[in-house]
Amino acid sequence: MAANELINVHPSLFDRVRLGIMAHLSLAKKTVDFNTLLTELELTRGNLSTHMKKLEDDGLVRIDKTFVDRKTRTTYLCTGKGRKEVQVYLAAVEAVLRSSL
Amino acid sequence: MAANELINVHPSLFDRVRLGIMAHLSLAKKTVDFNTLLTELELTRGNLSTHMKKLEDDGLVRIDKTFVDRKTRTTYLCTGKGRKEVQVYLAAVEAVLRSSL
DNA sequence: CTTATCATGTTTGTAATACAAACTGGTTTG
DNA sequence: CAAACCAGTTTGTATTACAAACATGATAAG
Repeated sequence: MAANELINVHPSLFDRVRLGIMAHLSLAKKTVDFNTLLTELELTRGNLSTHMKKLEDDGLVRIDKTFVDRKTRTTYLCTGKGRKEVQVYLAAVEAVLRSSL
Repeated sequence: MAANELINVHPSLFDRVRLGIMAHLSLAKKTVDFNTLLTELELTRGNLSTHMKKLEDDGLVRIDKTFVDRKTRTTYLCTGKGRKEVQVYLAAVEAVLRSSL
């Protein structure tokens, strides 16, 4: 049953905000900083912060902290695992929805 | 930005179980009964019941109750709106897929 | 120097919700 | 009649998405 391919999808990607974040990072193929994600995805800082922490805990994203002009600068990078899980997600959804056309 | 097409997606479809249900009903193109969904999607009765209620409240599904052999029989049908929202979901995910290649 | 303001995130309190256990209403079996 | 069964529904709980409040340090004002 095609619908059951959904059980292979990483649970963290089954959230619209986190999927948006991962799509963004996966597309960028380079580091993206906190404030860029904040404005492009229109989130509050608290919300973004907790989502990124979860994505890091899951190993989908790597967090890097540096100082720029004496201010903290947090950047994020999609890991190989993260990219793979995004592909799994897309493949599963396509399989499910193609069959329902 | 392709990732933002995700904001058009109906929130109820952003749940793996409900997406599975909608894919199933959309594929069937006819009514599907409670117990069929139960076994095919491997859910508990309580869980399925509440998901179906939510989908009905959102107008994505129509619930119909009849009697067969003096026993209740609940069947579900994908509405036009439901089918449309599944297409919106598909379009958004495809947009994300294309941009991240 | 002291106080205020801004910048960058993090922690915490709350409201929403996914899930299964317990319940309901009715039927069949012993 | 009682016990088991069928078809769902309601309820209690544990998780979690979110924003408000907080923390930390830099710059500006007085």
